[in-house]
Amino acid sequence: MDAAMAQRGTTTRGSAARERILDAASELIFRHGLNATGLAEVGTTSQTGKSQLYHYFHDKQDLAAAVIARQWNSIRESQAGLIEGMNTAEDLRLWGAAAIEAHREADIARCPLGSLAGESAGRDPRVSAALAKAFRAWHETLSGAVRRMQVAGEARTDRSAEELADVLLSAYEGGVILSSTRHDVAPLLTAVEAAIEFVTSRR
Amino acid sequence: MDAAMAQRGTTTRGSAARERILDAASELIFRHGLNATGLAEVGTTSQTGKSQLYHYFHDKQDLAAAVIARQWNSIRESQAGLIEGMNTAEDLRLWGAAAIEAHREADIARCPLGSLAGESAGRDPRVSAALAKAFRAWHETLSGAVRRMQVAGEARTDRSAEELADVLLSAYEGGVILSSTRHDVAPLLTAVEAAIEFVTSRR
DNA sequence: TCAAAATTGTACTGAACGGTACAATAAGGC
DNA sequence: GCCTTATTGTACCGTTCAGTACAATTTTGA
Repeated sequence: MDAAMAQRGTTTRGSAARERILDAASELIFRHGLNATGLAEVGTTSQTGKSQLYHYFHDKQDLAAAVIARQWNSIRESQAGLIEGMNTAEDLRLWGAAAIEAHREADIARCPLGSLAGESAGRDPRVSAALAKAFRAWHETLSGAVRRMQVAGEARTDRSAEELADVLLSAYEGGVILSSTRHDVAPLLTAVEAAIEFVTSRR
Repeated sequence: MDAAMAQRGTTTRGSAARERILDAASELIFRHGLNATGLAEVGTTSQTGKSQLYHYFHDKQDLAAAVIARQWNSIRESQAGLIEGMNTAEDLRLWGAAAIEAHREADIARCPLGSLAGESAGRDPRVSAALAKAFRAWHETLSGAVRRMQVAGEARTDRSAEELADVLLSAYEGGVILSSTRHDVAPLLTAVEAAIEFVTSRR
């Protein structure tokens, strides 16, 4: 029994099923959106059924909230190496390049968090809360990196690190939207590069 | 009979009904999103019924496409005065301030086009096509303004007017997303101000 | 081994929604 | 007035989907 996931009244087989559900739901929701993803589909894809689904999640909102948390974990892990040691402008450029490359590879213009934000913004309180939390965490992580750059003299200091992180995140999310409507990564590239240049320009 | 809307086989009463449907659908879709807006609801809100709806629109996608065109017209009209004569950095700042003020007043962080882009990106081809068209038009309008600013020496010229328009639009759309998750206009303000500063900085 | 608890399969319910059928009514043109 | 066309009301259909009921089965722990 894995002690880490040993929760009151849940076995390894159980949490394995839970994981499969979460995997399938994350992938399906990312690809087709929240509304377009049916729970039956999640069941078949994850080789489970609705009874498992409702055994481990209270309802669809609960599942969605868990998916959001998982997506943020994905983002964090994939960017951890790039963000943790971020100190220079070059590091930030590497981060931007990696983010864009991920989209180019997947050939899909969608942010696993941003698209959900557009889909269920305001409506659906539990989903909104989960999204707010994920974005807050993302923003804090980026702010920390920008602050280190500021200390190192690699980022402008006429704006707070929090504001500069907003600039970066906005450019990324907005760039994704433009790229999705235009079916072309170019606007995402342009927006992120511009934001990075803005953040790293001396003032 | 209004000659402007006199189309083959449709009377003034008919186009009035069509307008009411479009009004109601635009408002409902803007507030609640596309799939959360039922056609029955559109019918009751517009004081019509499904028979009218299907008389003037082929199906829900068709209605959505018409709504998108209408929203773009709204945006164009509300920004026309600010964009048409745009020549200086100050003009661009006024544009940004107006865009943000609209959100502050409405107390709602959503772009009538951007939220739809997030909701039905990729899926639903007719909606995507309508969105692509609207965003293209918006982008062209902004590009034109930026180009005039470049000629007047009020915008940087190390990037094309098209790229700078992408920077502005991305900042706006991304800022709206951040603002909606954070329930605060601040990130939108920060993002748009930064984009404007980027565009108008001399190089 | 054996009872309790956790896990899974299957079948179902009720509601919402997009879309259709069809008849009734209003308006316009001659 | 009358015929044609446009417009509107009402009732309905088929499907999809979130959520439930409940029994069967596996696993756990003593």
